[in-house]
Amino acid sequence: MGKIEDAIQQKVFKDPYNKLVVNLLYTSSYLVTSQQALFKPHGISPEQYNVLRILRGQQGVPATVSSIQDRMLNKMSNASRLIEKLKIKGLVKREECPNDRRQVDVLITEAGLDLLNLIQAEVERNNNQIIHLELAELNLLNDLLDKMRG
Amino acid sequence: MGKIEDAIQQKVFKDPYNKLVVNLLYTSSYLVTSQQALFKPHGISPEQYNVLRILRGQQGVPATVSSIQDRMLNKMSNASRLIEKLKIKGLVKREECPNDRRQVDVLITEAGLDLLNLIQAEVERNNNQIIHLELAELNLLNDLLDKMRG
DNA sequence: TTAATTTAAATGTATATACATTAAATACAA
DNA sequence: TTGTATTTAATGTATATACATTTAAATTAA
Repeated sequence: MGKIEDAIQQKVFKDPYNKLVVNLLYTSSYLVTSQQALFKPHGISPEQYNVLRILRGQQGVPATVSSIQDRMLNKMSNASRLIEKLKIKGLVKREECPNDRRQVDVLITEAGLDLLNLIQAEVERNNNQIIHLELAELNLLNDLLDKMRG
Repeated sequence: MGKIEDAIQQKVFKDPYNKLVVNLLYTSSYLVTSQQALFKPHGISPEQYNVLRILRGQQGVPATVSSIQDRMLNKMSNASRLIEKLKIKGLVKREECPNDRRQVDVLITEAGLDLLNLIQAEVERNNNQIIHLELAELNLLNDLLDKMRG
């Protein structure tokens, strides 16, 4: 059993809110650590992977830097520099936005799509290995997280 | 409703595993952002706060750097340097471990305890504000996270 | 129109993190 | 004992993040 009390060797929590905060942060680190190991051979970070997926979801429609920023999982990360890193790797391309020259259109390249396809099977296998839940529990957990944030 | 689909503007997920990963990472960022804002006026980070709580939980018994590392929420963070930062702020003290001179005993100071007490009420109020769940749901969510990690 | 305001992205900079390496002490085997 | 391996913490270093500032373009007001 993976009880949080055992994982971080803390017997007692102030209240269940506090326990939940600790449990969520610990679980997030558990996921990120696993993702980092998975993505590392492919030369990208979890947040870079996330941005590539956002761009793939656009199905050819360009996304501006700020629209990507809004949809990133970590709101504090610097979309501009992250996209620059992806561009250096040839996974995205940047184009001047014709109707507003302040904005920059970002698109995923063929190489970016290829990388996502390559990684996808690994991600699915990994998710199955590290998430020990039935479908009903997965749905319940998703709903509770949504409700939690209000 | 705070559905993850709306929060990151993604209508459809590959499968519920994938949705859960995204939902957990997003929720973690939601919590950390809130914690950072809360702790910032007090000059500490969320992980520094966590280490102070670990040390308070020791009730005067010293903890070694590696035992703190093991119990940190983010396993990758550098306990040695983090403790150095807390020491500079006068919140912890380091002592040579008498029976094993490789190890370093770390203890929370009075100033560290005072800071925790000062912050505690703020943290509890904040948790109540940002976690929109009943007690039964809190317990269920904690149990699902524990089960998820296996 | 000009001038002020707002917006989008990039950049500067200090700190934090990821990860490898080092240095010192201890444990263990030959 | 001596030499090897292991353990603990610190340090080196490259990259990432947090956050403020800057630059350029578009919007709005005078």
